[in-house]
Amino acid sequence: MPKNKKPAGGRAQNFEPRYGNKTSYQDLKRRPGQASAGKPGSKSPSHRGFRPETEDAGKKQRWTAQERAGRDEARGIRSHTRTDDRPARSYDDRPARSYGDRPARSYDGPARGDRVSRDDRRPGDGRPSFRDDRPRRNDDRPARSFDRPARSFDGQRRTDDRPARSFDRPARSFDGQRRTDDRPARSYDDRPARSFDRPARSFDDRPRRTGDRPARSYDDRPARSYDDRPARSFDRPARSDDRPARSFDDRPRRTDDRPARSFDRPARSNDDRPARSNDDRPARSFDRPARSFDDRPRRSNDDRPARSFDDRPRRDDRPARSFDRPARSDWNAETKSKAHEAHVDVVHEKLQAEAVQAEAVADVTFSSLGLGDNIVRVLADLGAPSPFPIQAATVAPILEGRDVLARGRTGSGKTIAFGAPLVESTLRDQAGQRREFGRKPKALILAPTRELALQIDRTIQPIARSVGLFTTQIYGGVPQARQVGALKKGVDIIIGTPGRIEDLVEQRKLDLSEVRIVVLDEADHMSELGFLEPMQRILRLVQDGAQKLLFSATLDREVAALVDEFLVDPAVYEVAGEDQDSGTIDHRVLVIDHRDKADILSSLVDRDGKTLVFARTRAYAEMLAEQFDDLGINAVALHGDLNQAKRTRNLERLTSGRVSVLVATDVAARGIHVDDIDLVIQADPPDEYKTYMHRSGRTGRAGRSGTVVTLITRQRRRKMTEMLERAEIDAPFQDARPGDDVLEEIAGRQLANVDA
DNA sequence: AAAAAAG
Repeated sequence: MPKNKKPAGGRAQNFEPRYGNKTSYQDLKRRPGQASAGKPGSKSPSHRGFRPETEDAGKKQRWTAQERAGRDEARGIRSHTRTDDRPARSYDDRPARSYGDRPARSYDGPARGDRVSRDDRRPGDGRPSFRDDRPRRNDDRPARSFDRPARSFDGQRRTDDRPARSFDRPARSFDGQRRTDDRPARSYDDRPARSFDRPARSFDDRPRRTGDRPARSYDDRPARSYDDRPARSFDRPARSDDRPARSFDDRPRRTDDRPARSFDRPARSNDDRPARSNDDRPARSFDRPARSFDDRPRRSNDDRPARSFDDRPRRDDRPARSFDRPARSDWNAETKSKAHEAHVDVVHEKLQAEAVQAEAVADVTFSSLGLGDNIVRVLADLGAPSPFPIQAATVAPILEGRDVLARGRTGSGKTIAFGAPLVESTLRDQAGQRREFGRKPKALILAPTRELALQIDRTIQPIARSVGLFTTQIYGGVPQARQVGALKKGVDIIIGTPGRIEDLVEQRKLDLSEVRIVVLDEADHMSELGFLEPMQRILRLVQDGAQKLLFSATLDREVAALVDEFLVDPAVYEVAGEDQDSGTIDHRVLVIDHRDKADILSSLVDRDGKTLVFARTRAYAEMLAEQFDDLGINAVALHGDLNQAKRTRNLERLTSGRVSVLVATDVAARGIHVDDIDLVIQADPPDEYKTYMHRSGRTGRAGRSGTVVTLITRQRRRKMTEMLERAEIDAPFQDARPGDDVLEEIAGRQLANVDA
């Protein structure tokens, strides 16, 4: 983790004293190590020299060994917070719980200790993070408020439960009896258990349902998990072998079919399918209606073990695939390295889609699309009184139960486009049923980054809650306990990232077998090398015949691997005339000398509006953030070397306006919505045109204007030109050197300049 | 190179 150490030390520079804004970067760079005792910076967050150092230092001192006892509790609270529920509660509970439990729980010590250390380590800072945590916690609070909207829903329940809870706890700690009753069994589950307790507790229902839980969870889980698992795990290996191979083979071949298919789509009505199905999917098209039960089961049973043989007759592709299988791993490795070394910008054929005319849906309402009143009301509250074109296009087919592929340019409202109908149809499926404790999730939304998962939940949760459905986020980088607690309680909709979801499935804490709708946001990205196989594994776990929805601004045939295996006769939509260049974004390319890069970047970033800077590597993102910060420009970084708390916090800092510059890797390229970013700077040009489109899509959202400037060196011009062509974007190239007017202009400082 | 589980 050498990388982590660097930021730890380096980041501290942000808290180092500043000796005036004019100090050169180099000067400041040397100082940090020694100057940690320097004089504090401005206390005003809005001030350039703002330095929350006092807070930092103070915290450290405050945490005596003795007080370490409260640490875990506090940390637990932090995680609650993050997930958004608990701020209020956390304050109430903590004292009681932590002091009450401690003694009794002494045996917990080790486990807790583990958690702590894990927690600390994860931050990526290693040891220092331990201390960093505290400040972080403080910093998180604001973040809480950030999430709070969703929380408001909990509020009620919470109010109810809290008292109850607090009663529980004391009791528990003293008795050990109750605990003995409940726990023994439970504790085994949870070893995780204890940690489970805490989180669970945080869930208000606990007390109430304490009775139910043990029984239920025992009944269901063991049985279920044993049944499924063996089978599943058994299948999986086989499947995983098939799949990759298959997908590989298929793509080329199906590439031929597809276009045809997609053409049919519009006319899809009835004529086409038969025809198509003869070519491609004889079996499938028939099953389709019944697919929910007929098709899939067959697939799942036949395929996995025997698939390679069985399918062949049925599907032309399969046989070939299975033959190739051995080679598949080679292919993977080979492709991977190739893509790596050469940074191949693979251009996948654009999927043919049924183009929705924006005008045609101008007077459509959410109600008329089939959404219920509660949902429509919440949508209005969310700022969507009437549907955007992509929403008007996809809501109805999703409610019909069709598999849907949708392409809508960045910022066009895709989250609601799948989220609202997903909630509606989940609701319909459950109509009349009681929401049982420990019920299994019915819908799953997958995103490539944690931040995106969080953001999606912020949109979906209010919609879901308005009809009495519950969501939870399942993503890595945070303690599992709270997530597991939510699952035990029962959740209807899961929003998360693949890693933690698979992790919990393997731990049998998450059962996807009743999931009837799956959404892949940024689906093309989720079909890329590192994501494809996890996605395939996850998709195999959901209910047979589950509806699949694939969304992305750059939806292309890269998703074929998933579509071919998991989707049945999907409808494909896009909005006519909505390519990326039709928006409100001004694209610029600056051709610079490499040695001027730092200066030029500093100059561009020194401005009033919110600026998002993209760097290719984590280290460079970190370095740039330091560089800007050292110059007195408040900047923070966002990349995978930061622990999740910092990631969340730093993004929130930009959102809230506490900083105006965020330097990020491509973790922030897709989906992240910050309202008023008006300048995106690509410190390193992207390698892929799709990346260009997504990065630039962080500005100019929902009709706003924005500027995207890409810095390249002379040698890069040609490649850049090609990329822009692929992205179908027009951008003037311009030579630039430090001090040039163009920098002022792009930064939006021309007026100031004129005045001067 | 980045992201996604931990460790």
